Amino acid sequence: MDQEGASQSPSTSTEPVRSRWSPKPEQILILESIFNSGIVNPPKDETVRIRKMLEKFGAVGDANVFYWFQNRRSRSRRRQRQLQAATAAPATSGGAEDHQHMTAMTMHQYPYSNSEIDLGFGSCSNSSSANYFLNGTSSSQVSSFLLGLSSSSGGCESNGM
Amino acid sequence: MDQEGASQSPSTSTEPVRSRWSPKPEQILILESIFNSGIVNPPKDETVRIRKMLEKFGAVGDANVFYWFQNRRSRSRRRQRQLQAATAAPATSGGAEDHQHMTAMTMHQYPYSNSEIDLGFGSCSNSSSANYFLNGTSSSQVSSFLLGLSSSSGGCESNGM
DNA sequence: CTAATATGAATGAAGG
DNA sequence: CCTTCATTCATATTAG
Repeated sequence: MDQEGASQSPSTSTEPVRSRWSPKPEQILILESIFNSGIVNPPKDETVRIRKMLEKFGAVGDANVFYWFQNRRSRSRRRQRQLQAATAAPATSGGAEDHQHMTAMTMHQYPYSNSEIDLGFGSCSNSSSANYFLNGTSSSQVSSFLLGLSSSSGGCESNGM
Repeated sequence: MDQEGASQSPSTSTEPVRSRWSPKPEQILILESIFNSGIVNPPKDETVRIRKMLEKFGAVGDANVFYWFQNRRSRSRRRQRQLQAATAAPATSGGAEDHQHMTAMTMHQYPYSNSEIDLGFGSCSNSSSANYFLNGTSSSQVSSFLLGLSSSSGGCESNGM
């Protein structure tokens, strides 16, 4: 059965190691057609519809569809710019990192001296984010800090539903 | 000035000139810890403090911290929603499944945790299924769809690939 | 088997 | 807060 685009090793488990989605020719054609039809940024409505359509040809998720369109857009634009690259000063254009426009922000939340620290959300992933491996350089300092604030951390809601 | 975040060799002048700030493992750990501790929306006061702490491990600005928390919040909320939706939905089985709320616009983002110890590629599989350009499998369906939307095709993109 | 390329996916930054 | 762009990473595929 054509479960995913990537046929790895359909042996033991039914989980083909969901690596990254591999759009099939048919799916690509559809996506390209839509893109070329003028739909470069399909709204949710359209995205779902497209996903449904693509699903018939192969497993695909809304995220995949959105990612596809997003990447497509970026690539197209970048390609155009790269091609058009000319008469432009290669100067670094200055890297002003001081765009802190944090005027007042909405930092009027959760009172520290109150019991409103009840987070509804909170990822249960601590060592996620990246595949970095502490080098032990200054990890000691981090550890110290962590040991100091280790307390609530009850953000992990294993919502069993 | 440029406040590059990724500073591999502070002495060497061969800085890869990172456009955007790349939080280091230690910084990420601290940020995540704070977030998980209940501080999901630190006020300016706290933001500055955090920045100070992070600065010791690498160049970082208040804006970076603010952005980080902002993105983190959105990501968490999205993940929670996606998780809830996925719990009930057996899913379309396949690649990524991200059902964002997408009110009426578009969706984005897709959190994923990859903690796999991969030794790199190493697949000795030489015979690949290969993807022929439409084998005529279900192209009929695709054609139907294409016939439905074929029109002006305002695609102003010369894709040569 | 290693290198380069293509593309999907993740994250930071900015706009609304 | 939500949406979107831009940059970067990771992996799959193809070439050498």
